[in-house]
Amino acid sequence: MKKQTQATEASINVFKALADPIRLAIIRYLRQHDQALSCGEIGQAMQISKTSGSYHFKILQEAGLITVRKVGREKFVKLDRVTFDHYLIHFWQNL
Amino acid sequence: MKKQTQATEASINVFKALADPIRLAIIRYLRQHDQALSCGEIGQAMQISKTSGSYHFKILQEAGLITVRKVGREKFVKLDRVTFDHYLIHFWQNL
DNA sequence: TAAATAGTTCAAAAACATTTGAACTATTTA
DNA sequence: TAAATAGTTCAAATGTTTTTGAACTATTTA
Repeated sequence: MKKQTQATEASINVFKALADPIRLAIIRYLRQHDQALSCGEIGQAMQISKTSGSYHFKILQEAGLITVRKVGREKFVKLDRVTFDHYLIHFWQNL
Repeated sequence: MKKQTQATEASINVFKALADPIRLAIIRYLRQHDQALSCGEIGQAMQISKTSGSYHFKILQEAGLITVRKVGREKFVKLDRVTFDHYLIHFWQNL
């Protein structure tokens, strides 16, 4: 893979994060519930292992598509609309 | 990978197609030139081999992001805005 | 304090994506 | 018709992503 500008690298991370059925299902689930949810609850709803959940939440977070807040031993996750808007809604402006 | 609905499978193909620096550069190049261009010209501009070009154009085409028209021995390619709009601009509506 | 719960890390395995070069088809030009 | 050009196909090699289970940390509850 070639060397990229910062801007391109960030886009690539966003599109990679969106390019997976589990992660898209997580996004859909968060959208439907319209609030922060714990990783555990989402993982159960997706029927994936804790390890796999941890991996996918990390990818989403590093892409900037979710924000994470730790409360006690749980982590609550919610969609970051700013990132979605930037890379999707305003795709052409930011390409 | 899990079994998916048709709708999800199509989204995945679109986001996978966008999740690559060469393909994003092709899209950017087509955007800048704002017209159908031949695979050869684009491939040269991207400095990739014919084989690699052929591979990337197929991915873009199968995702519906470009349309292709053969003229003589060349293939001309242009962006399909309908697909971009559907999956990016109207992301939330179609999720 | 011990046990339970939520999530992470690690390395190995499995699955998938991309690049490469050679051989190919189709079309145009000399 | 022969040579050149545009693009495709194939299989092998390489690179990247995802899954797995075991061992781990941090926090809460009994």
